[in-house]
Amino acid sequence: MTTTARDDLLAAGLTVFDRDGFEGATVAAIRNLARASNGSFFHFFGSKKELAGTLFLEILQRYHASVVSALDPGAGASEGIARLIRAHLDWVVNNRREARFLFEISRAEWSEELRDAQRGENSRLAEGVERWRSPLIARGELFPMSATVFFSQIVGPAQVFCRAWLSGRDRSDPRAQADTLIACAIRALVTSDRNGEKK
Amino acid sequence: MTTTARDDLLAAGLTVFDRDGFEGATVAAIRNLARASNGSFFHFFGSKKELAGTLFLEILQRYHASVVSALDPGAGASEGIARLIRAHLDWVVNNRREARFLFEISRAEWSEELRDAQRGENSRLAEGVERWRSPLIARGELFPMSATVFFSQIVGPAQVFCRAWLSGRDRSDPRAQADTLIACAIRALVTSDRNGEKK
DNA sequence: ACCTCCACTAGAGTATCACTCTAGAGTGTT
DNA sequence: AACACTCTAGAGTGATACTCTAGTGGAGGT
Repeated sequence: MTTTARDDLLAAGLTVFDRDGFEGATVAAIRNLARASNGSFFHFFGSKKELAGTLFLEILQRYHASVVSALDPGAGASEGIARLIRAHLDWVVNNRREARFLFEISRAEWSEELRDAQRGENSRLAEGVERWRSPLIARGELFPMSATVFFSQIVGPAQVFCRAWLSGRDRSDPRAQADTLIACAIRALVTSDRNGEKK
Repeated sequence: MTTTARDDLLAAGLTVFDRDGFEGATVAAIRNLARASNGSFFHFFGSKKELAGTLFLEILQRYHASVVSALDPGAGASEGIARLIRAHLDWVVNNRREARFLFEISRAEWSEELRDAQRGENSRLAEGVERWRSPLIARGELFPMSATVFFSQIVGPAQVFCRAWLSGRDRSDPRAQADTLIACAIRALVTSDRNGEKK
């Protein structure tokens, strides 16, 4: 459990990226904060980008784990949707720096292998969600649609909404709107036969 | 209508940013593509960031204009929602490079005055949408909610969904899912009394 | 005890690039 | 002609991501 130089560099990277942005962050600043030499930095990470990529994947995993763990397999349609949305909002609020890094950084210019890894992570998450979702579609409680579209309905609005908070433009806690967001998502995704089944 | 050096630089910037990302783009590459000297570049734009910022605002305006113009003031609730979503998807597909620049670039580290300008643009858009929306809330056709949440419901899912396409990860036309996205948004936002009023 | 490896550290050196500076060309105004 | 102003030119500069060479220390074998 002793923190290695590698871990120190990752932690320092998160701090400096959060403070100065990816562009503004210098590897010197990260090195200094982690008390590591230049040689060490480039021994562990081939480039500044690679450190950012590693950090990204690590944070993505934690985020996904947190979302999936919120999903009780026995939960009904409305209940599950509420849990997913709350898990997302909670994670963002409780991990502000990490969320900023995940959602506000430009993924456009990243390496191919990182994209692959990201895709892998995404499908692992999708799999977890599908295990809960597909029986509910079969039972007719949820409207049928592709997993991508389903997930976009859950996360999309919350994400747009969190951006204002993450960027510091809006101070009010995003969770204040949780009920509205959940109500919308339930109407959008749950068949109305059983509407309001759990209030 | 003769293209000035300034316009050439902006156009070249878009091309190079799209090809190499913001980080990877060099001002030399932009200068060369625009056939402008170093002096010209820094005469018009104080920095690479400033060029990107100007480009961002210009594109944001065009995007907003395109969305607002799709909104017929007389349109009913469901009709208006469908138009908004289609306008968004159409614009993204027809302006791929611009959309990539708008939605995939990191806005996190931009100047304060640019953020202000962006906020201004956003509220101009919100105003346009509100003009159409508030009567519909008054008439009880739309659920009441803040403008931010409302817009997050329209744009959020589509945006998450378009990312896969913009990043080249998914080749299928995002508009293929337009009907599903619209159906979800209508269920989420339109009161069910008049559900399906316009098919 | 001694050797051998190898993961890791160290920091001087280099190439690239955003940006600055000074000079001047073109154009319009008085 | 003289001046003012916008724009062009490109050499120069400082910062910085990354490279290179030379270690150091500790674990494992003999």
